[in-house]
Amino acid sequence: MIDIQVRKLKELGLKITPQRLAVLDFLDGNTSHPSAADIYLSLRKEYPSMSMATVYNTVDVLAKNGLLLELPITKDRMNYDPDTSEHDHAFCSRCGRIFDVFPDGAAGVPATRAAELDGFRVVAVRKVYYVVCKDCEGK
Amino acid sequence: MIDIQVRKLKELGLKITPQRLAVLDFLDGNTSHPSAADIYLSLRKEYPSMSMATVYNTVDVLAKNGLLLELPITKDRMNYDPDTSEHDHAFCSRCGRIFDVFPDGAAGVPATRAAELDGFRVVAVRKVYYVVCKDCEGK
DNA sequence: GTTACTGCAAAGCTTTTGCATCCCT
DNA sequence: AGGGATGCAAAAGCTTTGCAGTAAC
Repeated sequence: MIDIQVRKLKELGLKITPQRLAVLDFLDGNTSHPSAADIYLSLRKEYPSMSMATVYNTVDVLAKNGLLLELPITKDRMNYDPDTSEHDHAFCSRCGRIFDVFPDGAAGVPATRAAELDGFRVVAVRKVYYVVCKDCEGK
Repeated sequence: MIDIQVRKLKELGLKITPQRLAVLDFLDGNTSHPSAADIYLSLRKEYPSMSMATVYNTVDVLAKNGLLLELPITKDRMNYDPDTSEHDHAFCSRCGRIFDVFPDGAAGVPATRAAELDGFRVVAVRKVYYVVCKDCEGK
């Protein structure tokens, strides 16, 4: 799983460092949509020398190369999603959690339509539902 | 146009101050999707005493009461849209401009569907297209 | 007269930058 | 050996907060 991303980074002439592997490993299969600080704090235990600058450098590199999605959801911070398949997100303003929302077939806008918009070249699309989740609705 | 918003603020027990009126007047019909700094810099001329704190206070009040949309598009800043009708946005990463994208009938997800999502209560929806606009595509 | 709002300054956070050192290739 | 990556610290932005004074109602 990570091998594919490592291969792609190598193809791009980017170096494979322990720090980058650690970030990739942390993100692999992670559906919590962590922020840079979340990543940093989690890796700090295993890699005490890890710095925020390296986390930012790594997520930027991954995002620029399509291996990671950047999710601008609130004004507080950026969140990241290693799942680059076409899907949306739901953000609960009460608990702050971010949920994946996968299109149920007919509802999604076809990718072909999104590729051209008012004559603009579409590079990416983000759709966010601001919700109150089940857990929070019950108080 | 502004009268409707003033009325709503009054109904909510909020005070109508010259600063709030100035912000409302600036935003009325404004399709540039300004940031807080944009609003501040524009009003500074006419209202030299205006402060950023007041701009933030005002846009927060307006957004909380549904008179203004908050657009989290980049990690740089929040942008605001006085047009609260159902529509999306396109952000050009080259020039930084934000364009309105109105649904062309069939394409939009019906509001009724958005009101319930995986059992979550949907409060708002934001869809952003990250694009390269016509002007920038031509270099 | 109350209560909320304003404005200023300071603080808080996230993110970026500069630079010397390090290490992947 | 070379060039990118790391890590530290400082800086830069945006946004928030505290508080005294002020103005709307």
